[in-house]
Amino acid sequence: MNGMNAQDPAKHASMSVAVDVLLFTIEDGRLKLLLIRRQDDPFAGLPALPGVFVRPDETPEDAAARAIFEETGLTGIYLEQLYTFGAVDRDPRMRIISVAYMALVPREELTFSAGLRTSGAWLEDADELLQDGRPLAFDHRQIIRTARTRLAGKVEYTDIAFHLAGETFTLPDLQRIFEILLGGKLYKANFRKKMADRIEETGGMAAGGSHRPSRLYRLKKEEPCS
Amino acid sequence: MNGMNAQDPAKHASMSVAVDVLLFTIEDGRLKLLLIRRQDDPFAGLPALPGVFVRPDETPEDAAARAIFEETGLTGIYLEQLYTFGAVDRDPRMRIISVAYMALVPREELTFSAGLRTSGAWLEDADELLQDGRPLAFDHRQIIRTARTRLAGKVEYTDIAFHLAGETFTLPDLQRIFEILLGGKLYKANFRKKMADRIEETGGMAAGGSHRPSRLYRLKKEEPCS
DNA sequence: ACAATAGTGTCTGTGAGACAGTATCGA
DNA sequence: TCGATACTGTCTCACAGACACTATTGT
Repeated sequence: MNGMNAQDPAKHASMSVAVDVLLFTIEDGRLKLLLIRRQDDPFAGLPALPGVFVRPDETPEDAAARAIFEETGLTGIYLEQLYTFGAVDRDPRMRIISVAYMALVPREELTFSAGLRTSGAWLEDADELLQDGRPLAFDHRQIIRTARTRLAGKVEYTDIAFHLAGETFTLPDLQRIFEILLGGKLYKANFRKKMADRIEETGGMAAGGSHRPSRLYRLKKEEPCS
Repeated sequence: MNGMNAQDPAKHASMSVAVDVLLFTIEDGRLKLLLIRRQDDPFAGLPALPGVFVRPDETPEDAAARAIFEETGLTGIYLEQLYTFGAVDRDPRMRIISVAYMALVPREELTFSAGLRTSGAWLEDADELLQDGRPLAFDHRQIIRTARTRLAGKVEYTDIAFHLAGETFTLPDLQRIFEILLGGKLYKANFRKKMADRIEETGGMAAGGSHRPSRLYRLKKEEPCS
């Protein structure tokens, strides 16, 4: 790609390009991550992130979506490129560059009856995973740590948290999601004020417990209205 | 990298992995980007970002550093992974995945007498480059746009701007850098208050024009002191 | 009536934005 | 003394944090 030092790419040693997917969801008040068990030899038997090799006719993002579909049967969920990991020895077999993607999905869309049926994938608490000295395949522990940090950082100034909620949600639920991602408690009144201009009421109410029901909201699409 | 669908990577079509480097600096009150002229055929003659193919024994970050060294003779400058571009047709010859890196360097460290001597690289105004319909090789226009946006975004909550200043700097100079990256004027008094806890005086003064000289500062390393 | 959670009004401190002023250099 | 730029004090307003209060459901 260089002028002075340009060479025919065909003359270069090629390498395999893979994608690893970090599919996050929220369940039981915790941030969970989809893991699979490796069948084949490097790190066989260990938990790992789902991943596939990028095919010649697809983009890395396509490959990430395919990996998600193969494990869960889901399509069209939120995907965001995380980082590209390229340590020389990250795969003991050969040189592999991996582009990591984060996927965020509301728990209710993850139906274990469909795609998870055969894949054998499961959800695990992301933060516990990082605290334990739990063995993971490849450099996946580092990848997860990178993703967890990014997630916490981007909550403040982006809409990522909303991808973990459904199309409509209650403010108490949304607050719980923010608290989980940030790792601390928030004050109800202030949180609601901060959210006020980003959401709009649907008119519906959430059924549920033996207490006052909460209103349903949806994310407001910010039309720059000036 | 997948459990159920794991395959021997050797059986997969490999692809070339390249890095492209966006070396930014500030000159004459503008944000400038290092460009080269392509010699070889796809897009020969067009301006392009410096880049190299990733060798089997180096990381993408190593490759980016090498690309910078080959064009400028510089080592040890600030590097940050930007994004990985993998459109299927981004190189007409063959499939190439490119990991883009941003490099930030103070103008005074870029000596055109040394490395730039033979390389034929030059600096160009980054914002003008994006406004003009100027032809650029490959998808480099999109890469530059991505970098410009990221740069503006990260000024607010990181220390990147300081990498464009030297080891020591004056507050007026630092303010100019922030203004260039953000694309707007800032108020002197407020800017200084915001910077106050991130910088410390060196004791030195900047020589210069026929007016009051300004104090020199350096970036304070935040020791979490609680 | 009570438990439990949803939702609101308001005080306070911090910090950004805006402006007006003072300080220090060379000529 | 003057032009030019460095640097500072302070007012205002918006907003985050913190707390106390009211509202509405099921039992």
